[in-house]
Amino acid sequence: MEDIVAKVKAKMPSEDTIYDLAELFKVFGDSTRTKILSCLEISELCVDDIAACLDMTKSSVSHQLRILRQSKLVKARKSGKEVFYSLDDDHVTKIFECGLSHINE
Amino acid sequence: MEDIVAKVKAKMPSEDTIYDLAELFKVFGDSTRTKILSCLEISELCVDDIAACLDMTKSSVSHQLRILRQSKLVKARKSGKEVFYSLDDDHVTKIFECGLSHINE
DNA sequence: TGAATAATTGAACGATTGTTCAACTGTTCA
DNA sequence: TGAACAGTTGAACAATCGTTCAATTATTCA
Repeated sequence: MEDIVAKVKAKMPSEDTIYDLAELFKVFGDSTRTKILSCLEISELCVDDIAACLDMTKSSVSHQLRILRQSKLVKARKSGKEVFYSLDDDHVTKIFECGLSHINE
Repeated sequence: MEDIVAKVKAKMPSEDTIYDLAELFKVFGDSTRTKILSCLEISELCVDDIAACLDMTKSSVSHQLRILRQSKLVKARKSGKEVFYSLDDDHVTKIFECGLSHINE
């Protein structure tokens, strides 16, 4: 008899890798954050403009920007009173495309 | 003055597209489901074996398999008393790779 | 048929999550 | 300096989520 379970367990990625992967996708798994990333794919924007694009409060957007910053998906650039955000990762666009090709089927 | 907000709003993907995208990534955003997908990348497996690979209860795994089925990420094949699951989408591997290339940086 | 096995299901629970609200920090400029 | 503006933060709340448990369905085989 072949022990398929032992074989699969040996081949699986490490617990840590899977955890990190899930944490990353969790960030993409909220439509507010996905909208923010979509905006920033088009242009660098300040917090007020992001909130206007999303029809949401500045506070709510700011909370989500913190999460995106922590995940190193966006970066901030301060200019006077304003903070401009932009994408910090080339993979964002690629990950979006991968997701879209599953949806459009 | 250029109305950057209007410009970005016009270029953004539709509300529906963004919602669907976030819903898909939400499925990947749980490590139990990510583990299940990792197992199935290696081999087709029945529910008991998946549970053994994950050191989790059959019930918990079954609940998550339902979500993966609904998202069309896995498919089920019944054989006697057992139900064998396998990946239902070529994009799973690609999406994993995209995620990993962000993490390994 | 009936015991054993594989899987699914629904309710319940605690834990996590996203938004709101109000307070706060920091910068500009009159 | 001090009013106005941009952004951040923390607490609180409802809503959502994943696991557990017990019950149920469906299949096999003695």
